[in-house]
Amino acid sequence: MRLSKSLIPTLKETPAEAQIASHRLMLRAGMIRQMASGIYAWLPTGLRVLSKISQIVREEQDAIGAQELLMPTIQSADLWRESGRYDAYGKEMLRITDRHDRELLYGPTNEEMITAIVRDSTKSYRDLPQLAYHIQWKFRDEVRPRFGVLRGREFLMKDSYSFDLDYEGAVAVYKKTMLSYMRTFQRIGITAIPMRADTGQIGGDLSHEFHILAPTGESGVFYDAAFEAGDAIGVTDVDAFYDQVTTIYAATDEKHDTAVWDEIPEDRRREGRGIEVGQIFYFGKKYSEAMGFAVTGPDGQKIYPEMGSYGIGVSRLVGAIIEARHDEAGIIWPDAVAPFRAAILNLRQGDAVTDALCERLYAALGADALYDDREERAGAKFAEADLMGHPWQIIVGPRGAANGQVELKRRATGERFELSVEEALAKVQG
RNA sequence: CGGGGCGUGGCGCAGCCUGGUAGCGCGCUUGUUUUGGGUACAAGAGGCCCCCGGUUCGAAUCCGGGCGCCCCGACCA
Repeated sequence: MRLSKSLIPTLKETPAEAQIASHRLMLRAGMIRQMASGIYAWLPTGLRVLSKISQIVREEQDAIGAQELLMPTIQSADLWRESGRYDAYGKEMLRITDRHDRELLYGPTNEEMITAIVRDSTKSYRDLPQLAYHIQWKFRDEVRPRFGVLRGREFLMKDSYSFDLDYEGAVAVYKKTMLSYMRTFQRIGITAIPMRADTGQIGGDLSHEFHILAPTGESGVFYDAAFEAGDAIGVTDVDAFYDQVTTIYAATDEKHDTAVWDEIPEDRRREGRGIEVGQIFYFGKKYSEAMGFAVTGPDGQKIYPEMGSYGIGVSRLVGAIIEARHDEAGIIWPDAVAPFRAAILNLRQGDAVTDALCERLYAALGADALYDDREERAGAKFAEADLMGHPWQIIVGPRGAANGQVELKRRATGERFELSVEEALAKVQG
């Protein structure tokens, strides 16, 4: 993308409403604009990040056999009356009526809907288990939206739902999902820690929250340093991984147990702050029974499926990643989710040599590069590249360009390399 | 939902107390300048002062009502 022609409205000064780092930086980097309290438009760079995160989430869901589908955002009130949650959910649910005065709602979650869909299309125990997910916009009418995208009212979430014949099956999916989540966060490039959690609105008796470590996190977290060295990607034994991950100590301040804490060797104790970016639940037959969903078993008896639901806050992750990775100058994107892998900074726009060199780099890098081809001072280009946080900056100035050299800067470390075009490309693409 | 604050060009703000019809910085446009860390000078463009009503000869300013947004707390993917 050529910056001179892009809709990337960066801001030199911070809008008054933004208090927290990720909110400030997302506005200043031109990723989002607020359209109403807790409701944001995602501009091109913001959307690119959202899409990259979604894609990683999608790949990891597919890898555990979850099937992607897409349910509507608007749901019928009647559906929620079946589970009894229409009255239970309270003011967080946005309720609307259509022209015929039919009661509808903008979905805050989809347990009822997926249960109805699976109920109406599976009749035999042979049709189970089922595991399905979608990545879809949700709406929860928060009393007090804040922190930008971290607590918006409209947010993008990956939610998946499982239906199993028995408890063992349900717990197996739960464990598999736990592993897939740890892989997902690791691939994104952040440390996430699973912690035992309450089940809240969803109900049930087994649940974990996933927290990203960030100094500005909303909850205090206590954990064993073993999490920092954890590797989920190479894991093949799901059960062993689950046992290991759930026995290492980790708790939010609400559930912190000082007795257990004191038994952990002192050099492994870590205290920090966390942002919740996901939660998984096993809740048994809560919805299948309430909504009359049973399949016929091998012996002709009804079996009410054991269910679970699993969420990752995709839009919240964008803010959470920034909270975890930024400095004075701006965002520091992990390679995997950066809107652009590299920025090409033309320090002398209009100079035949630097222009030609930049065009060559841009042609080689394609869509994953942002070419700063504006008529701007070098300083402005540096400042904006740091703000937007591209993992690599390829700096093309008249000094080096004359002998085919460019400067490559790594945003995360500040390292700089004087390289030939080929070497720079190899490094960026490698 | 309790408490506090704010609403004035795209962004950040001043002006309001002590009514006289709007100003500063940044950004934007044009020219010159500068050319490796948000350059300097000059000339421009751009405002229903959140909305409605009231007081007044006259309202951004005072009064009433409404709407929007932010912060703290309780609540939450």
